[in-house]
Amino acid sequence: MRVETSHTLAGVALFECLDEAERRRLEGRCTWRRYNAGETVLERGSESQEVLFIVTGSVNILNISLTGREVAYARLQAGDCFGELAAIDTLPRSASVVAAESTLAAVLPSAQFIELLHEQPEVTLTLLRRLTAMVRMGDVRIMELSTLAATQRVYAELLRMARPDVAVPNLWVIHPLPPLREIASRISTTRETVARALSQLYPTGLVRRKGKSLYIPDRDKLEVALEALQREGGGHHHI
Amino acid sequence: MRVETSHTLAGVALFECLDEAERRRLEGRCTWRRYNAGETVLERGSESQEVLFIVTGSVNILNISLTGREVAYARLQAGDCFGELAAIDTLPRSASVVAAESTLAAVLPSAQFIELLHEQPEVTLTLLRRLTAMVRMGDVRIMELSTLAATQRVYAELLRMARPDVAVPNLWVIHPLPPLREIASRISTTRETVARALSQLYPTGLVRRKGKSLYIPDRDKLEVALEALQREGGGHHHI
DNA sequence: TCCTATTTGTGACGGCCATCACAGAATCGA
DNA sequence: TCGATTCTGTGATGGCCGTCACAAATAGGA
Repeated sequence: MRVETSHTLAGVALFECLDEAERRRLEGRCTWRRYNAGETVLERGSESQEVLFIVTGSVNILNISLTGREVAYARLQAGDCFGELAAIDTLPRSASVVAAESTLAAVLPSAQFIELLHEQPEVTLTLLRRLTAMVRMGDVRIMELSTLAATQRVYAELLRMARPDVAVPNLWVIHPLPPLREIASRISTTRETVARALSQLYPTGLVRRKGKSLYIPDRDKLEVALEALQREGGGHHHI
Repeated sequence: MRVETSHTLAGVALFECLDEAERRRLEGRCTWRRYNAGETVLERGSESQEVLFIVTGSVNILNISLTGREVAYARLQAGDCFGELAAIDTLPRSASVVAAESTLAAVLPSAQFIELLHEQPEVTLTLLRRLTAMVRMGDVRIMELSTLAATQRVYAELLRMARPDVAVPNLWVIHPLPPLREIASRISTTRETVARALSQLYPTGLVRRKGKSLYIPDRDKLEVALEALQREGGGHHHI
């Protein structure tokens, strides 16, 4: 029995369209790396161009500003890939990547990746859809940063994070609720502002917190509350 | 002689890799539309999925917030294409497009576009690079919105808009300088703030305005001034 | 279990900048 | 040439929220 039977690309979304033989061939061309939680996987500005695939674990895509502030772009999980931008355009890394937990990743050299794109049009089209989704998400975020005040962005982020409860219909849950600091970095504000937004929200009953779970009993009402803030705006400020 | 000899895709960057026969075939599948300045080409949220190519003229990609604020994403010119996102993922339009001047565009149905991607891998790879550039630009903008104060974003946008002067070496120019309102919408602030930033900049000699041109005698110094603002930050505020 | 590190809640303060207002300049048609 | 529209500059005002500070709560190890 092998030491690591988990060295497989079977769960990688980008390769779903490949048959097993092709997948095996790719696996042979990958190197495999394990990262501890908090370890830096890629550094913004560096010149490497490998593409990485998360086999197990998860990573945060983020940047740190000159003043030390953290801006989070995305959280990727098993099956996701990253590092494809530099492989495609050969420019320096646009963001840093930090392991959020112990993570096993497959590392494919950029030349192999480009070759794959030439040989497997289906992979290229899947990648195209992925990049399209990234562009759209970026546009949404720019729009939110430009037009919503910090408190409203908190509401919006809660709505985004919420998932339908497995048991109770119409109940939405965020579980586990990440540290407020992390939420703050996703919407470019401070943990204090997130805390205050929640404190303001609890009395209304729109959200309820129990341990590491945040419950949203009526998603529509929360959406309405967000739009209401939008219209009145408190009267002033923020574009 | 034909009425419009300019009905050609020859200048479209995405099709540079195609031979003339293939290009002609594509031209036959396009319909051609002319838009007046200010006319809406695409509406955010609409369900159309054609891909458009600018033959002559230029367009603004933008969105309007609920409160009527304009957020500009990009300005596209002859040779550029837009509308590809919806064609790729069949989702509603992510942004509106407005003609900035009288514009002639070739319109390709999404089915033909997808077929093209399957038949011409080179086109697909070019598109991949284009999307990659869009993702990177979005990331930069998110970072700026998250970490720079409005005044600093004005400096950064000036640096971005500047082009080397054709005559004098080391002189950079912005020509024509667009209305401040337009600059403001690109960096999500108000025209007043842009005006104040410029007024603050003129006395330093870092920029000089003459008619519709803005001159930047020493680009490096302006960059340093931006970074200086960054560090001291005036002491407070903005993430 | 206790002890420590992390997370969370909240008050006080102050600066940035959106907003409003208006005057002067520049641009454009007719 | 002259109105009308758009653009630009600047002052005054006020509120959002980033920053600092500190206490309480929670989580995690040994």
